[in-house]
Amino acid sequence: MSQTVDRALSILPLLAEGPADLGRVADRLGVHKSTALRLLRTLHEHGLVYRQSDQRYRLGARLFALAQEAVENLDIREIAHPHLARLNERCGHTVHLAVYEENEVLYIDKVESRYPVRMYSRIGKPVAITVAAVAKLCLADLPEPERRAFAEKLDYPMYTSRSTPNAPAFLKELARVREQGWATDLGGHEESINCVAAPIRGADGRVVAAMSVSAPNVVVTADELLTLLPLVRRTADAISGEYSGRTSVKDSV
Amino acid sequence: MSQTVDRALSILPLLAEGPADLGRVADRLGVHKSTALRLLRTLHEHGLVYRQSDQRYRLGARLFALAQEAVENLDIREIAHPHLARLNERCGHTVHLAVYEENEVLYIDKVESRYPVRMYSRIGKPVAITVAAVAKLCLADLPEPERRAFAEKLDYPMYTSRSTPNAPAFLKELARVREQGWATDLGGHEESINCVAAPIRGADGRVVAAMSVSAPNVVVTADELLTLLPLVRRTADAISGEYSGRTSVKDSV
DNA sequence: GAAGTGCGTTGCAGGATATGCAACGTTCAT
DNA sequence: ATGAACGTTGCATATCCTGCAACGCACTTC
Repeated sequence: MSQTVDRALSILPLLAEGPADLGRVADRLGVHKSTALRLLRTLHEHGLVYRQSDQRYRLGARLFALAQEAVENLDIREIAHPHLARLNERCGHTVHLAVYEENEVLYIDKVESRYPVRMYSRIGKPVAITVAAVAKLCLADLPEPERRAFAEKLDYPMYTSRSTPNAPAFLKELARVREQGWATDLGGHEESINCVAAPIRGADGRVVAAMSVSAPNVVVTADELLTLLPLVRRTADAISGEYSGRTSVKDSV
Repeated sequence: MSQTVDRALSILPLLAEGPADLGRVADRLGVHKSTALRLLRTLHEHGLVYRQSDQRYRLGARLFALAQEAVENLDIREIAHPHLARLNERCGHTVHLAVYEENEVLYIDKVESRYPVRMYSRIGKPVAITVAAVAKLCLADLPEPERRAFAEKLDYPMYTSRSTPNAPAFLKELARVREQGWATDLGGHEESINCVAAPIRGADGRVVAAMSVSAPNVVVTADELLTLLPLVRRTADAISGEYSGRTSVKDSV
């Protein structure tokens, strides 16, 4: 591993907390100011860091562009999107697409029905991994030892009284999800929000992504939402088929 | 400037084009495979690149999270958002917020009325700089020599017959925009889309951002859209006032 | 089935390259 | 006017990165 690059990259999460001046960056990195300066300059030339008018540094524009291109190049997302949109048209609720990557599950697409407000704020954001239905599906597919090790390392914040409380409960839930091939989150993240989710599988049968339908229970009860399960599963299967190359676009009902 | 970091960062835009294997990365960088490997490993440890199942590398998840945090920490965006939402409620059209940074103008917020589809796809994306109304406002505020130099360097793609054709025309338009304090894009980017935009200024009077209202002319004609100009300008001024009032967090505590 | 090809990976020696130091230029507050 | 805080520069040292060559592995070819 390269020390110089390592230090330079450590600056990014540091700046993500908010703008910082040279001294602060140098301190946090544990290097001399002149060293930090050269690293920041290099980051700056690549547009990853921006120098605002008060001379402090913050994350730069290129970062957005990169993240943008990255998300647009995900083929699962591209394949899934029309299916998600169609599902949204039929049921009217919010539809999510998420993938597992490097100890995180994150939303990579979303189609929402009513509220345009802050829609972007979730795309690319890690999900609440211990409670989200899509997270359960992705993690349930990990090999057993890895799954266990991972569950042990997690925090289990009690978002609501129905949040997953600890590792054993989580592992038990994952086992059930793995068994039944779908998952729910009934008020585990926000009291009034329920989700049903289904897995999307690659050609080898491994879960490559998961999709969900979410709705507040002022609109539909959890039971009513569950009646959508067959539709959600069919959609997920259609995406799986198309992604793994077996099926073409037509055979979704 | 640090060579090692420079090389490492050059990998990112390369991967943004699509997944690549080690050999390809090494070739494009002009370094030995073993060197590329070590750089990629370091990027990997920081989550900026991901190694997919076929062993090829692509951009990683942390990139999204970083971009996410970065955009959420922009104080202009935070201040402006409620104003944009309110404007959207009143007129029903798409509302954009954009900033100039390092030779690019990019959208940092958007409130859309009807079509939830692919909403995120524009946030963080560079705008069509030669035609977009918000771009004109940002660039018109640059000091004259810089503005001229910049205009000379640009490409002038003819998106439509009404796109800005070349540097002289662009500079002339910028001068007019600067004069009148607002800008339009009447079918310069997409034939049927019109925009009106107004600048947001900091305490020193410099343009720090620009906002616009866009609508397809099947919904409202360009003339009708122009009747919104006073409302747009009032909104922009309100944001300017609030922004320059408590510019940084420290002096408002 | 054996030999060949392409790919990622490892350890190492040499030297390019990053590092910390000390000194200077500014800006701002006292 | 004086001092402090901060960013910036040039430079000598040695650290850390580089390219090489060899290896393991998977997959293709004859």
